[in-house]
Amino acid sequence: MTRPTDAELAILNVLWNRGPCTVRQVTGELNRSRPTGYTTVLKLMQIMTGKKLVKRDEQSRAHVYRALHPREQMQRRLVKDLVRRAFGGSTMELLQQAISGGTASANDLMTMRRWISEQEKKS
Amino acid sequence: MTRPTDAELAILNVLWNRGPCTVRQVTGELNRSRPTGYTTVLKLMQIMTGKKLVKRDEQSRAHVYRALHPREQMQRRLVKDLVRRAFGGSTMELLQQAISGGTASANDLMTMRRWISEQEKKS
DNA sequence: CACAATATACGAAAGCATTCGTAATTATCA
DNA sequence: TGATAATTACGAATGCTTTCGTATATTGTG
Repeated sequence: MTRPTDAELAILNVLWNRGPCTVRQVTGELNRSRPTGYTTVLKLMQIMTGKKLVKRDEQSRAHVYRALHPREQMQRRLVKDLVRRAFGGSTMELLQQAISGGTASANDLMTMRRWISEQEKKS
Repeated sequence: MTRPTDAELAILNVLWNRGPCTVRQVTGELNRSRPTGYTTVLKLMQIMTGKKLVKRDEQSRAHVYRALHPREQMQRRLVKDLVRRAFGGSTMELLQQAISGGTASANDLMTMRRWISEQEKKS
């Protein structure tokens, strides 16, 4: 399966944040940051239905769309894809950059320690 | 500045790995994984020159191209971009997924601990 | 009922990414 | 020197993304 495009991902974010939405609701939300015409959003969501990125409920007159995959799953897919394309497939290289890159605060580093501990417990 | 496309990133990877290359060298390397015709690669690299992704040295008959930005800088840019588009701008959310996702081995987790310690020493 | 508002469907245009063919140029060497 | 090989330049086709206009259908309201 292929990555969602930028516009598609923006729409998925709305659906993940707000739950199932009509085209009008998504348009309203998108327009807070990215001005987009109503029929543009409609068309995109129709395409996304075809791609099985969203599912639509046609019960009410204004169809209600929901994201077909959970946000975390898509995030994992996108990270994996980026790791493959830009980090030679090594997730550890990405992590090293994030940790050693200097952008993490002392607090962030502590939080990461905790995550690591929790992860170690799991095995 | 805009993200490099998939094909462009594949070419950049070759240049980062092998250092400055001619079109023929890049084509040869690309063809280990992604069959691409010679003139296709040439055209892409010409476009990348226009986009200032690579710089070309026209001294020799076969022009020599090099990546204009270091790999780490581009990686940081791509991660930042993904974080913005798919993680609501929170790098920590991406990290949590990468750490808690369950793909890291016990060894990996130890290595991360070491990176964190080293990073903490720096402050 | 008739009209305005709102919805979906769909075609099409514009722009970009990717691909390749062909022409023109330059070097090699028999 | 003259044929061959290798290189660059460039146009163009194809397909995808994003955008919007318009036609058509449906709902609600005076």
